[in-house]
Amino acid sequence: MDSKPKRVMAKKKVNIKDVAAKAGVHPSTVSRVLNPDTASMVSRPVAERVTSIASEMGYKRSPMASGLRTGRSYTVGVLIPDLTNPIFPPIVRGIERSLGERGYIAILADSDNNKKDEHAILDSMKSRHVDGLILATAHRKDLAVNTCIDEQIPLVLVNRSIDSHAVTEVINDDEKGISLAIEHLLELGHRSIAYLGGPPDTSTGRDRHQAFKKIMRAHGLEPDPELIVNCAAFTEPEGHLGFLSLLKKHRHFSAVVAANDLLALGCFDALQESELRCPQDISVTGFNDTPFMDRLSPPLTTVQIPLDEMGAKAAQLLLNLIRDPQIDSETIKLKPKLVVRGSTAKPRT
Amino acid sequence: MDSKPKRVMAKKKVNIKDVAAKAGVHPSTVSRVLNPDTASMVSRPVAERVTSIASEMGYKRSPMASGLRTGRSYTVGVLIPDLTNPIFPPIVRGIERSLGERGYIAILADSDNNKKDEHAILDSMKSRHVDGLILATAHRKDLAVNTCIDEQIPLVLVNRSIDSHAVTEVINDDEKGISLAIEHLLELGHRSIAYLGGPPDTSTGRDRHQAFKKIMRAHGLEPDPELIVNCAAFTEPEGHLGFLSLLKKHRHFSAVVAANDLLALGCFDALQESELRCPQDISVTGFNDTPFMDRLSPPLTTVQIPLDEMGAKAAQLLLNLIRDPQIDSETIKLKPKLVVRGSTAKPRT
DNA sequence: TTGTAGGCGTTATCAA
DNA sequence: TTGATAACGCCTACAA
Repeated sequence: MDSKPKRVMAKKKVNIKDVAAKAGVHPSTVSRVLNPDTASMVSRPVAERVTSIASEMGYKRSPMASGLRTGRSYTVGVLIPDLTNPIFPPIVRGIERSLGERGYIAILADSDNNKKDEHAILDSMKSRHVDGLILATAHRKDLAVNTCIDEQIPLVLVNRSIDSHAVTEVINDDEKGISLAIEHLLELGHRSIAYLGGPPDTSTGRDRHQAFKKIMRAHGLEPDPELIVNCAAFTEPEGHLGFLSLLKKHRHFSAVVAANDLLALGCFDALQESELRCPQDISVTGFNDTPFMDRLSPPLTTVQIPLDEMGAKAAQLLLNLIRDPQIDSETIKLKPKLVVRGSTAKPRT
Repeated sequence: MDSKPKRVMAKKKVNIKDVAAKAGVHPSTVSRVLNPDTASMVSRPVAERVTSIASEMGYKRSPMASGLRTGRSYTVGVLIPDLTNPIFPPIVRGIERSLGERGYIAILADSDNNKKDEHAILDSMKSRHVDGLILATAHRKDLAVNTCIDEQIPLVLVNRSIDSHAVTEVINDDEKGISLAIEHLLELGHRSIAYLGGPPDTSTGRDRHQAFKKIMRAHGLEPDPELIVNCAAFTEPEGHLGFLSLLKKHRHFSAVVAANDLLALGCFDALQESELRCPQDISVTGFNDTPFMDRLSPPLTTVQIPLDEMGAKAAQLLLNLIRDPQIDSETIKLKPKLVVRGSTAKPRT
């Protein structure tokens, strides 16, 4: 009469009380046993019995309940500007692997490059009590990032940094990357090298641009402003437009350093349209080495970035930060390398 | 004296009690106002006042607390076999967009094609009280899926189905896709067409294989078992091996239908190695139309699948299922279309 | 070393 | 229509 009929065998969720009852101890004891930080407080035999009974009963701690009590969720928010941009899947993968190893899980969202959505998403994540945040969306001056700093929520930036560097960041060594590209072209004999950059309000846009000028000068070549174009976005159409505007200036350059692979693709489009051949007429280098760049026609010479590692490292730093929020912020720069393929060759004599 | 000094202005989280106090009502009233299902129970003027005060104070309901009470988390688990496989980012994006519109959020995990990890991840998601699950990892007979069914957790499968079709599934119409590829090749004049398939323990592997045989017969061509090879995985190396094994049989086929784009890429590798040209010597078709397939050399003729839509639809069905678990399961098949590019041409005469 | 009691923020249920 | 109360499952001072 007091056993309600269930449709299926409804394995009732076992909670901490059930375990305590079966083990003949108080729920708080069970709690202590199962919590690594407090496990030492309880005697060896009791601890062992509780542990074995708990696993035997299939007990799982309820993160919601414990989170409500402790303010922790063992959950991390990951915000990406656009998951279909091929640099992000490897980063996300690295993040997840690293997080999973320590019992954390990722809430993933895609801001679609939209600042308004971004705030809404961050609010939603915060209201879910994420223990920390990994953002790949940062601009050089970024309100959302500053808000998180004010709120003292553990935070790590990947791929892009902010000007103040007031946060932990895991980024690429862009100066090194650009120098690899330029030096490769110089070795091939190029002297008139154009630069197709990204949006100046992102660190990757700005840093690569600065690096281009700096490295050129270091090699005794004064960069010609007419041979530098910064695109409004890191996309193929923008690269296309940017390259056309370079061409329009009627300059005789023999090579282009593009600030990412998609911009380089845009160059390919524009070259074809202009009946120029790559690499015979103009050499092109990319940046990132996203998937399939080795299969283009011609295969793209590009700067390879350890994306997986970038994600993994970011997750790791975030977990440290969650453990100890007092840790100083640092900017980690990963080393890129050059992958030489078919889109670069000696210039026409 | 009773105001503790805080390092920074610590915007104390405002909770339902604060709102109630300021509005001069009981917390339950606030709860009712803010909950769409119960909002009708409260009088218009009170509701309006509460609403405005709540938003003015920046009140956000705590999903953890409300989840603890209601058993809901407004969170959905999404399990993907490998995020770096280019078909998944668009699917995930579709899922997230659809989820976000209804206040849900996705916990994403990557099983890395590993059944053991998969179980651990699912446990972790369940312990976080996800309200439902979207799985892209299903095999035709899938223990993990069956477990979820037993546990009566709302569940939707994407991209792949299970043999019993006992669950809601959003998949591609593979028979249609394969028929588009075959008919295109037939129109070009091919008669001897090989098939390079995927693992038979996945629905996509099996269905496309069956479809190949069926459609060939429907056109009066008995499929030659020697011209059919099923690969162990949907990967480029497997496609490479598979194609070589087709070649080894010394059959004179003029075209290959590959069961996905990565297998088709493997064909390209093997063709090059064998000094055969595509499409002059052998035409190749792919499946999925993942990014950059239009930029290969030659650009790949392939079957295009609405991946975004697949994800969005799955999320939508899952939310319906969460709302009403009694809804019957259904299998939704999305219509693919053929994208003709440079990897297919008339056979040599 | 273990038990007790109170509360994290909400909402379901019952009473008014 | 609104208010009071208890409970969701867990953790943590504090007491024993």
